[in-house]
Amino acid sequence: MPEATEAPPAARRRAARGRGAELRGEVLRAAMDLLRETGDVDAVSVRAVAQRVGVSVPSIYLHFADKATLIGAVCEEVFEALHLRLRAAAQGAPDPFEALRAQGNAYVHFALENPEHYRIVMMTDHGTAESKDAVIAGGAFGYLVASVQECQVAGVYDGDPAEVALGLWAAAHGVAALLIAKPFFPWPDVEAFVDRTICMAGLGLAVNQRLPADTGLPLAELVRRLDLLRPDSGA
Amino acid sequence: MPEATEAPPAARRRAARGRGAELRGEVLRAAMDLLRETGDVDAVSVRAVAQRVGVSVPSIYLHFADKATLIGAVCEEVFEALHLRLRAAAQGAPDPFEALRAQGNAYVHFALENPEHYRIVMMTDHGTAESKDAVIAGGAFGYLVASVQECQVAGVYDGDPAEVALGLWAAAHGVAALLIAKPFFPWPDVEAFVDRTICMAGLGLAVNQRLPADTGLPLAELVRRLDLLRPDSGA
DNA sequence: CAGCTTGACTTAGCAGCGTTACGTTACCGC
DNA sequence: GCGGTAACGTAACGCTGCTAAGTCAAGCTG
Repeated sequence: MPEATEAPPAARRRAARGRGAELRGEVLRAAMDLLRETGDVDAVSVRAVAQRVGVSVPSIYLHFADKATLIGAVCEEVFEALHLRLRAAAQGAPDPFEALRAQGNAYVHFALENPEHYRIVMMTDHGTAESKDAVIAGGAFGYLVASVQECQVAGVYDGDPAEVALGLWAAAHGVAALLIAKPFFPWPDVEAFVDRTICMAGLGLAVNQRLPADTGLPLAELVRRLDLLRPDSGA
Repeated sequence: MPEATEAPPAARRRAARGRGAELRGEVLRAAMDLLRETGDVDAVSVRAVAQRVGVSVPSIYLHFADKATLIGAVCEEVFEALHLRLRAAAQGAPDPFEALRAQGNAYVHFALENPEHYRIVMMTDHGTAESKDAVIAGGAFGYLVASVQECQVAGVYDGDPAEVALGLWAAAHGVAALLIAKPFFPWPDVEAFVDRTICMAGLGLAVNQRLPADTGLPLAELVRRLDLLRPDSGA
């Protein structure tokens, strides 16, 4: 079976003199649709994209240096929505800590809704520290650090906000990556599992800063202190 | 440049009548070395493996159904060491909680020492729930659950040990996967970052079970409770 | 020892991939 | 109308995973 959906040659007329860049948009759109439909980067071949647009293969290379650049552009497009999702999630939260929690959940759910895009951007090492990494670092991660700082003024955290943000990021990425890469694993209820892991990270980082730093406590003393948190101990 | 290291045809003599399976071992070894040297699955082509062994390409398929099976066998071989690493790490710990911490660190460091193998096994979705997933589920993860149970009798955790184990796994995988996929990110000191994240998860799960479950506390009350953990509050 | 079976392996090739050198077409200003 | 050039197509290279069909020799059998 050569093609899943046999696209007709899609009678395309040559673009006008200055409008050569219009093809770029069509190619980008076709690649986006193809990635969405197949959910597999390998299925988005340059030939498949070209056929869907109704153009010859080399024409793709007039607007994208190589396939990686094309896929990168597709993912950048999708990941721009992440920043908005995080901001919206934080908006409706009653306090900075709950805002952080909501952001973590939003992050993971975004990943689960765009699994292949998330895998391409976050679960592969595309050569040097470039475009897609910069999007993460400059956009979503920067916003995450800012949210941590708001928690600091509320007294939840102290120290370097970036370090706290990295811990939260690791936890959120861990759940997302596992759920995406191992869909056949007998996961518990996803929504609950995700939220529990996010809370684990948020609370764990706060606790970590309130206990003697590097060397561990004796086990009995640790458990005694933790039991101070129990509802009955607090009331 | 066709080859990085031009392997000579490696004068190989046809195996004797019943010894056909010897080639399997040689192919496996060659694929292992090649993956180690290049650190890239795509560089381990069937042709490259065949040339290194000194055999024709189709001979590979006499012992491995396809390339994925070959790579899978290579990774299984490597991942068998993980179970030993975890057991050894837990051995030297003073108490079950520190054992869990040591195991988490060992897990991540194993991943960082075998980045491409870890990526293949843990960061890709190889079709159905099969071989490599089974190794994880039956081996290392089962052992992790057992370690959590030892922490339960010590009073650190309660509830379903598998759920606690999943949280720890997610955190460990998160650090490992991020460090592997984004090596150019400005990470802090890796050793410290890893241990901090492991502790975050271990403590966070314990705290999560000691606070009112699903709905969050008011922020002020949460911070008040957490501050009970401070060294001065305990002494 | 001859002959045949059968396991071990090779030769040749398919279909598809990303990528590129080069040729062609058609628009637009002059 | 005409030429320059932007926009695109043709053809091909080298690579990939994979396979049908053929060759070769070891070892059992008569």
